[in-house]
Amino acid sequence: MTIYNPHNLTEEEFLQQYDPNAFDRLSLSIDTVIFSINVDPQTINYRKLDDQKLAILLVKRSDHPFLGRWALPGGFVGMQETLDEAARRILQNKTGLDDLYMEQLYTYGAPNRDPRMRIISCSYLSLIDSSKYQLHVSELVEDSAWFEVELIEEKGCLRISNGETTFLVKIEQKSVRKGKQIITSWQVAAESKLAFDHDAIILDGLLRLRGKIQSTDIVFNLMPELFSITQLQQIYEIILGQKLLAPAFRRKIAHTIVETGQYSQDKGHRPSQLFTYQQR
Amino acid sequence: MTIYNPHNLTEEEFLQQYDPNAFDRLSLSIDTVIFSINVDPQTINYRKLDDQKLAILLVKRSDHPFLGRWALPGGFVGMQETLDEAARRILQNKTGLDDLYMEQLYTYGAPNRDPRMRIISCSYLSLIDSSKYQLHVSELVEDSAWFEVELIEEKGCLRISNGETTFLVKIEQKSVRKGKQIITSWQVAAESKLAFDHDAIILDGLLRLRGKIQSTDIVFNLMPELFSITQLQQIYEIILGQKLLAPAFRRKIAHTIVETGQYSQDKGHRPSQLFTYQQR
DNA sequence: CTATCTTAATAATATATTGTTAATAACAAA
DNA sequence: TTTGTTATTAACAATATATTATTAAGATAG
Repeated sequence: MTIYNPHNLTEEEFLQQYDPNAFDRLSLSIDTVIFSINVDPQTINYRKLDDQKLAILLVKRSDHPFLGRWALPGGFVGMQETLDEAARRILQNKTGLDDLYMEQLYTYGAPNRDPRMRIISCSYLSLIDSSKYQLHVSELVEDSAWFEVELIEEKGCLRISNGETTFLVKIEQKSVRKGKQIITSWQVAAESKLAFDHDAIILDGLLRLRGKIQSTDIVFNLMPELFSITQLQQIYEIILGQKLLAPAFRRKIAHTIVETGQYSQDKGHRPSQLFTYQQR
Repeated sequence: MTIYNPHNLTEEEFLQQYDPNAFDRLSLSIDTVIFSINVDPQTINYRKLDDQKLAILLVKRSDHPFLGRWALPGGFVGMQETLDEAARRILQNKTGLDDLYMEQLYTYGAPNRDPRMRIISCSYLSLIDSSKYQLHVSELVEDSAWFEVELIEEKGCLRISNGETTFLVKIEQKSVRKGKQIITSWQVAAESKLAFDHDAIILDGLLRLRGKIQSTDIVFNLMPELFSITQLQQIYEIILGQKLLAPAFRRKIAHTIVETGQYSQDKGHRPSQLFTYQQR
């Protein structure tokens, strides 16, 4: 009987005798949190801007587990794909769009998050601009739908609704000690009727979006080519969950946009100039 | 011959007949980027503060693949563990510490990142304060060592060195189109002598740290209980890679620290007051 | 013991950024 | 023409920032 000594093997020899079942194996899926802005077709001409809502794309599950429940669009990662490629493939499948804003969000791996077996979910955050929301809400795969999402802090709830179906996800602010700090953040507090842990993923996606619009330009991935400053401000207000003052807001975003000379039409008040995004 | 119809099955029945090999299976590992502050034992009394460096903990691989190369501390995720639990276990193993700051960093899944088989790596960022750096550098497992890390932008290189061994990781600023934006960030440009893709993980960890010290209090997880403002400022300068002006810095961090009335000793100049972190 | 070196800490000033209120502009509809 | 409504800018106050200069408090060399 010999004792295993790695130095008696070349790396090539090692790889030839390697048993892929030496360590536990599991499956890896991608779930995508796709945000857009729900512009009511009735009010598409910006007559009632207050009707703008943050929207998320969900699909109704057509197989076990969680048959018939609403879930995030997702799928398994192919053996020859990178994670980004898999996410892009799923986005292309569900939306028909290939050049979306996309970033890795978080990886979820609780042992029992999937009743079939140990399945890890790597989630992605993606943004679609509201003009394409209009286009693709009709072309969508059967059993896909945009749901409005709203984080209502004072009620401790995340409201997800498409008119027919409404999910009220109970949430709470949890404080966790991390080293020398106490970090407080919103967490899902009770099981909802969504599939898997997708309620938690949606919440994390919304919080990531909230964090990032303050320090980056990602909002413009939600905006159409032309937009008014008020429209843009309302998107910020929806995502941040608070009202902003117009003059301060204008100053802050002034650097990121340019005038087009075009104006909105057919309002009962002074028309607003339309701007477009310009990266510096 | 019957066509599969999920509605003919209850979820329980489905789970009983579920084939866990229906989808590709792979392994999941955790790799931890552990930062600390390297205080030279010779200068522990703050005589030469300029000797402070950002440090990272690496282990020398004792098995194939990449036998003998330096790598991030890591391990496979057990079947009954959450990802956080696995990361905490690995941190406890390597450092003997149980209450470290820790956050999930990013998940790496390129198909050939591991020569054995498809292994996904979920990485974690962790911070150890410099007083424990002193303590544990001696207690460390054999073949573990602290390496200084420095991102030298003007040379396009990430320098990782423990005195004996030095890795110069070539990096470049890459621009990628993400939706309507062009996002520019540092990427590893050429293979280094570190194991796996760990050079890229270290770079991402450093960039995450750089981003987060500007908007959060995580630096204090790198600081000892008592520290002078100049010391703190130098940590910021190391991580951000740029000099800061003292009065502005003092004002900015004033809210996060409190006076202790204690002063540093044995300097050739006015002693500095020692402060401590206080979360608000 | 005094002058000098060194870093700590704050004062003082200019400049820039924000928050807020108020005024004016431009349209539709009454 | 007046009124309602939203857009846009002006004006000012309040804060915050960057920068320079000054003072403080020790060690050390002579």
